[in-house]
Amino acid sequence: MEYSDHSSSKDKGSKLDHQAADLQCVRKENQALRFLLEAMSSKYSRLEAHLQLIQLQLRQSTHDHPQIISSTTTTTTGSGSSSYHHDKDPTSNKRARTTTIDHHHQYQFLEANKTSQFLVRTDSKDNSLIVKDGYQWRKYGQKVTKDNPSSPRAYYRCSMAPTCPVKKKVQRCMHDKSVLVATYEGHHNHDNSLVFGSAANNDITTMRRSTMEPITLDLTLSASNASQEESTPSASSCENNEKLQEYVASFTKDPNFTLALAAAVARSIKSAPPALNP
DNA sequence: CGCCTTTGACCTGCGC
DNA sequence: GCGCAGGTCAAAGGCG
Repeated sequence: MEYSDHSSSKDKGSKLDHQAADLQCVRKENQALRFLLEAMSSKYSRLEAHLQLIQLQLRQSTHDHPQIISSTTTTTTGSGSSSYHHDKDPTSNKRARTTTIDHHHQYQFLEANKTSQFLVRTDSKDNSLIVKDGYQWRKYGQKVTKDNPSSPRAYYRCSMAPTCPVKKKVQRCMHDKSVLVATYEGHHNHDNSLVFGSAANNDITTMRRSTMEPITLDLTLSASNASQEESTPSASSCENNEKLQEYVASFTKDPNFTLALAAAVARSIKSAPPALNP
């Protein structure tokens, strides 16, 4: 009996050691994610400032070249030929006067009301129009549109705050039923840590118009990876930090990658245990 | 019971 | 002025 008690205490000790090691791995992972998140936040701020500058320039150029600002993009859904906002007359329609900021990107911004568009890849068998983006939405309407009669467009309002003005339209891509096109209008007037739209089950991907090739990010720093890192001396954490910074620097040079990265970071954070969420 | 979805009706702006 | 199309409203019903 004594022997068994002794062995069980040994087991407990080893279990504790194992748990401590796991905890350390998770802490490392959490630190890395925080670092990435901070980098993303700063990059996002810079991009937003840059965007405002571009919009200002566009407005100024409107006086000289009115057609530029009123031209409607029909580039939205990745295939390059589909027409989510498909206006017969770009200059006259009240609804979708969009301006393309970046031709390699899916984000578009309304001239009057800031609007962003996300492409969400879902299971092609999944017929729901639900985009899990970290916010709560209340559906207030659904409409079959002329452009895409096979899949109705759903209208949502943010229900996290009664006064939140944000609206969302979700419709399946005409050419690729597995892709949802989510259009967000307005700004949330309440707090939510997941701004970019973290996909819990869906993969938010940015897609290159030219190739339709999705860029899917997996930022999971798995435990196996962490355990591999443990084989390296812990004294090299500074070096790892520098490497990490180099990684982040290379990531943040590409705005397209940055936005996709943000979605993946948010997804990764959301899927982490509650104790790890900052 | 509260929240959400569904769905038909209604409203609004635009083109002809 | 009329018709069309997108967007919104609101009653009814479902669900946890």
